[in-house]
Amino acid sequence: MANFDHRLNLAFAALADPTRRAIVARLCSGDATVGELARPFEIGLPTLLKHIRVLESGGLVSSEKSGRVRTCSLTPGALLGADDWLRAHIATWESRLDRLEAHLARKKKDVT
Amino acid sequence: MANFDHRLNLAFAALADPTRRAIVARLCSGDATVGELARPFEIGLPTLLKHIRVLESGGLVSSEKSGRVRTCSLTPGALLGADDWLRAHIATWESRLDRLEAHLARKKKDVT
DNA sequence: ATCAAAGTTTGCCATATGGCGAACTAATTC
DNA sequence: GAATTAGTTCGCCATATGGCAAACTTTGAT
Repeated sequence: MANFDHRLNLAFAALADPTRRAIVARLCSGDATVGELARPFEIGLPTLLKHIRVLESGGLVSSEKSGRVRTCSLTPGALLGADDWLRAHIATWESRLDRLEAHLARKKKDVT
Repeated sequence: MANFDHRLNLAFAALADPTRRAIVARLCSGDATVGELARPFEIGLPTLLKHIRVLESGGLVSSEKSGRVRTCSLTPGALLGADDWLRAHIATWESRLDRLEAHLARKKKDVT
């Protein structure tokens, strides 16, 4: 429970940065090396590496080094977890709206 | 574009804190005052107020003061925006998986 | 008029974040 | 084996975050 919480903390925090979201977006369409990930952005390798570590600690990305090249891939679990949280709460909100609407409709009927 | 990005930054950042997620969860089932929101948590009012400001700047919550009471309500737009981003990228990931699978299936057929 | 209630502002702290350049390591390539 | 490439680590910085206590400001109640 506090565990899920913590995973969500890290996942949402990881997604709160545009560079990291771009990395996730890039990895959605296929694995990439650190260098390939760095190229489109105007940031240094050390900084990008930090981002990757943040993404890894958030469970969004995993990477493995073979030779001198590190290849990163998307781990969809955390994305799904974050999405689950959002959808559950959006659903709660909407069902509450529905009840409210029904309530108003009933009231209107009473008055009319 | 950079605008959407910024909104997403703030929304995801707002969701990266468990106290704030709990506030959002609470507000899903109805409006609440600052005091009501603070009660379940073991944090001071000033801290809670900061959280509310973060949620407001992320577009997740809006609040209005009448008399000496400030009432907070959920603004679902930012939740939906974050959810849209997640779902779009999950979809991209899955369609890529599908293509990969199809590719493998084709290959297997060729070999067999 | 006074007192209590509900926020709010103001400082203050410790920690974390995103960025950099410089130096270092380990694998290829020539 | 020398040079290059691809990461990596190491300080260092400025800013932001989450927390608190204390003082202040309205409003509402008596």
